[in-house]
Amino acid sequence: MGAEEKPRLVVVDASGFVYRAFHALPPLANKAGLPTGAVYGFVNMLVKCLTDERPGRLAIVFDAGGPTFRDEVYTEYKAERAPMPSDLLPQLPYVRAVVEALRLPLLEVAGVEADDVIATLVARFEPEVSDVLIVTSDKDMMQLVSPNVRLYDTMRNRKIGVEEVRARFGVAPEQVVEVMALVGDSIDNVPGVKGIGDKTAQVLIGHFGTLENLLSRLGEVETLALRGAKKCRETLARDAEVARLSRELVMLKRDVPLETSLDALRIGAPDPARVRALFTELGFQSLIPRLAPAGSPKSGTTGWIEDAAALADLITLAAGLERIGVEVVTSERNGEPSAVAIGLDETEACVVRLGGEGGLRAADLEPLLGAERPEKVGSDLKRASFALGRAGVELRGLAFDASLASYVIHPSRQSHRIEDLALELFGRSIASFDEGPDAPLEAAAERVRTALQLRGVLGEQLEEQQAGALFREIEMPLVAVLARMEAHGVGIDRDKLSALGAEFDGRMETCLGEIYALAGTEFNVSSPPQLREVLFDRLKISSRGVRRGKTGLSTDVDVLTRLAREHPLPDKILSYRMLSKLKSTYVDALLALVDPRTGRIHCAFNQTVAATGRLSSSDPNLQNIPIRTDEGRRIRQAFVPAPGTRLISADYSQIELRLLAHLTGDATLQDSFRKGEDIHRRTAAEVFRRELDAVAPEERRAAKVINFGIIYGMGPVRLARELDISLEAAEEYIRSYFARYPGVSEYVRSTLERARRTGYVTTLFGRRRFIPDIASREGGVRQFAERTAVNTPIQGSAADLIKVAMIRIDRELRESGSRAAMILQVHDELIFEAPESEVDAVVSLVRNQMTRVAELAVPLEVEVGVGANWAEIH
DNA sequence: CGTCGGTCGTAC
DNA sequence: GACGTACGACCGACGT
Repeated sequence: MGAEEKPRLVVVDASGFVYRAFHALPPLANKAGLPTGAVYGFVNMLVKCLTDERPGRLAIVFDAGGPTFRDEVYTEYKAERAPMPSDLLPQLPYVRAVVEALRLPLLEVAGVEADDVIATLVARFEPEVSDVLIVTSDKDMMQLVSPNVRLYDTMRNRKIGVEEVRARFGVAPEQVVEVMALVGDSIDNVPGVKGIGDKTAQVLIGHFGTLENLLSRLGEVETLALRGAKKCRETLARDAEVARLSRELVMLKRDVPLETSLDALRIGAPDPARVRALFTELGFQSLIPRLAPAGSPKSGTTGWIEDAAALADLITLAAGLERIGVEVVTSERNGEPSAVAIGLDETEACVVRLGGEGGLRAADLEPLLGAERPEKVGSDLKRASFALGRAGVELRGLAFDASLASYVIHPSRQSHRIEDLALELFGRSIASFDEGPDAPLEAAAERVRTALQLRGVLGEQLEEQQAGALFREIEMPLVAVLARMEAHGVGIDRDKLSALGAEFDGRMETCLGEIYALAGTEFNVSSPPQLREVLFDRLKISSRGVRRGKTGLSTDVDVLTRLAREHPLPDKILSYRMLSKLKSTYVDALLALVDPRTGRIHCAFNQTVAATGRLSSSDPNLQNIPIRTDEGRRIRQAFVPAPGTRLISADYSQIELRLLAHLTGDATLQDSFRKGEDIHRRTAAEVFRRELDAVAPEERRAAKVINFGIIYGMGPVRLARELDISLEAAEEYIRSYFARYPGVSEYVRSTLERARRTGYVTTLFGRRRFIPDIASREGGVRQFAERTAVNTPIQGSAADLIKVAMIRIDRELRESGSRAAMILQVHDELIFEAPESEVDAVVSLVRNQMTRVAELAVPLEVEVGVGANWAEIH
């Protein structure tokens, strides 16, 4: 065993590099419009350094930000520095993320500039290493150069040693500070001595060696071969203190307290999952193979279980584990389980075949699946719960759903399917569920293994984002609640709905006849291009002021309503449109989705779709059943409770505006809610400067539009259109609103500022949404992002609140042995089906839980309705 | 014959 | 001149 050769140390001035790269490199952006040029330059530099220089130790040093000792001794320090460019700011978190994903040693010290950290590193470790290379382009660093310490300007591909320093400053490296003390530095706003430049300073320090020596022997200055030597001596005498201050500013500190060791600066192996995820987001695909080569598929083993004895062994084994993976295979959509895959660890899984003559049954797995322990891990546990529920087994102990974790970490991702997560994070393809008749079983085994692997990676990311509590205490517990809601479904009066459909059909027929007569031709009324031709070409209705879409003139409801003043046809079109919408989107779709087994509709509540944290509903979507028009409400009449039960609706009153009051801290808004005022009326009183009881109905209506506009980030153009007022008037309304609600105004400002700085916004319970477009240079894209940034905390916090209420209500209903069930959620509203005898108890239970879900700066209010169909309960 | 973008309309 | 979040029907262009 020979003595280990001393390692080479490379130190990177990350903040300085990024700043420089940003200006030196062409602008670059990823798909989402996030500028990435500086990050790209940084990554390339790292790759080049690692491959060319082969450092044994590495330190990537960042500025921690905030004031430093230099600001204390000289308030003007760096005062002239321009603010960070808006395209650079959002890149900084990504630079840091790159370092973390590559597992490279990162250093930063609060209140200390990166330069001083670097100087300290050099001073401390120089004796222990073969040599030091400092990646920087800052000339201040030249004072650190020695025979063993060089600077590396990667952008010019130039290494700077003692000779190069001498060439630049004309003095030895240790005298660089003396020269700079005289010359100053305009970039950092270090004053120096006026009238002394590079040349003079070099001669002076060349002769005197140090600043102090020079100041103590000023008399000798005039003996030197200097032009204007007399003047020079006088300035030096006068500015001696400034020169000393400058020297102090320029001199790097080599004794910063640093909690590190040479050992801690070893280079770790990249985290392939994070590298993939991050580089994919940044659009650096080509770098992935170099930094995180695809691991060979973890060789998994799959056991097959087909008889009771083998199953008993599996259950004994699995029961002793802390956690197992669970995946359920069904032979048809929403069918009963045909197999269950149980993952034992990241590489081993068993598939239990179910059904068949004398075969195993789902119930045989109950001891394992129905117990809280071991914890269950999977990738779509709601689906698993739902499928097992059909077979009479309740899946308990749901602890980690990989898709849900992915959603909490990055809710705007297009897909959270485990196949896509495996590909992105592990570079590994796994079979989808629906590939071939025999594939599913092996695929199920692969999925549980993958889910168990993802638990490690995604669990870490959740903690980093401080989203662990949101995940464990809200999203995971909600899974079972939603599964129960879906299983319970909602009752439908099919006869009523069919009769409604027939009526709509008849009226559409009549309508169509009138339309063809008025148009003088038959055409497809549902085709916007054909309709456009009839209206504007054939009938020559004036198209002046009609909005244009991508393909031509618009024919939407606003346009047709206006056109109805000039011609009888548009009104008929509107009637036809309404009927056709109701018939196809609601009557037909709802009837088609009534489950023949239950006679009810079981929609899906999707927990990983909406980027704000809301749920969504599909197959069918029960969150957009009409309510605003009489005709539409008739659809709701077909949603009915089972015999002997009633429907109960409980909805939060103005929850988003209340959250706006809470989040903004606006005194007026909060005061209004505390007093229980009509919030729109109050807004009208503020904006139009009226007494509360002097507000006209029209003013209240306008205020209502403004209130919603605030939540959605409405611009003056849209407000003007909505209220049919001039652009100037709309602008004035908005100005007036922000003047009367300064808390709201400040909130919008600070939210945008934070979004720009961090790249994301958060909700009440710490849900995070990344807004990369906030840094886009394209005005339209950026403004969209800004509206999103303002809206998401409000909409998302409302989603957080109702989710918590759902979990508590579900628990209390179950614990109390109630036969009532929560069956629907429509963003701010919950619908229950309760036996007649339980109605009063359920109403008060629900109201209590919803009201007390969180202690906000304003009260939460809940409106409750009870009835015999969904139209009656509002 | 599917896919996909565009337009429209429903909800909160 | 686009006000946030969804789902979905229909049309028509396009590729198989």
